[in-house]
Amino acid sequence: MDIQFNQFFQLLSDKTRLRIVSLMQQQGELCVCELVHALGVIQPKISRHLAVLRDVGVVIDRRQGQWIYYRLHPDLPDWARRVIDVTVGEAANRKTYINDLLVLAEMPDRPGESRCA
Amino acid sequence: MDIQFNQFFQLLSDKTRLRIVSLMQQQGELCVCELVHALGVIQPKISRHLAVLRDVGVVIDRRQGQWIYYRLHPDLPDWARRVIDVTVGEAANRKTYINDLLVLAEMPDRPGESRCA
DNA sequence: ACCATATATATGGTTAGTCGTATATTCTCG
DNA sequence: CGAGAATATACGACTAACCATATATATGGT
Repeated sequence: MDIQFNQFFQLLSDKTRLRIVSLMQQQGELCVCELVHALGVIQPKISRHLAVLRDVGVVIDRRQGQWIYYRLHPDLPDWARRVIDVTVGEAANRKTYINDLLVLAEMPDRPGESRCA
Repeated sequence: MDIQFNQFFQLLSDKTRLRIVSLMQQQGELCVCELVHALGVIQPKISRHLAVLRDVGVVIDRRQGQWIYYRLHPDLPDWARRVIDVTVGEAANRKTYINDLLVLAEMPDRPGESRCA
């Protein structure tokens, strides 16, 4: 997999996508409805941004029943992963991103909740 | 100085700006004509991109005689500096960026050449 | 087979980014 | 002060990005 610098940074230049990537880096796999809830953003908008991220290879999706789970691409180039790590590290201090995590944590009836098995 | 994530990444989403930032990270201060030469890009385009970088606070300029030197802002936030470092580290393997350095090194009559003092 | 839920895509409008060309500004030197 | 070099900005055109709304697709349950 090969990602161009400018293409990659263009992805991170959108607030919504940054919040998505940040959440995923911290939470691993998330389904669309979890992102919709956590960010408080309408579903088509989330889906569109996920599609963009997927097309470039930054995330991959996996269907499980009615839900589609997305996560950061496991084979992300090292430099890209590091850029994300640095960014999310800093984001941990910022209101918006802190809040997204909180709202997600408080989401009722999260699918896959029974993951606890 | 405070830079928003998305704003910062938007800057890095342009190839020309990436090449500028990369060169500066490796070479320190550069004047406009050096960038014009190294990248092989017309002057107004370089100037415009430099202005954008300056407005956001990623670079600062300094006039010295007829030349204006630009360099990465010394007070760049830590995360931003790290993102640049990671990126430039990877860029060191890529043709375009390697070539920019080469062409710059071979530039005749570089201003400030007499820096050797 | 039908309905509800989850997700994706299409459409049209609006804004933001980029570009090349042309022109203005600022300096140096004579 | 005038000419030339270095740099900046203005302008109009073009393209890409983003958005909300509406609609399509896929899945699970009854």
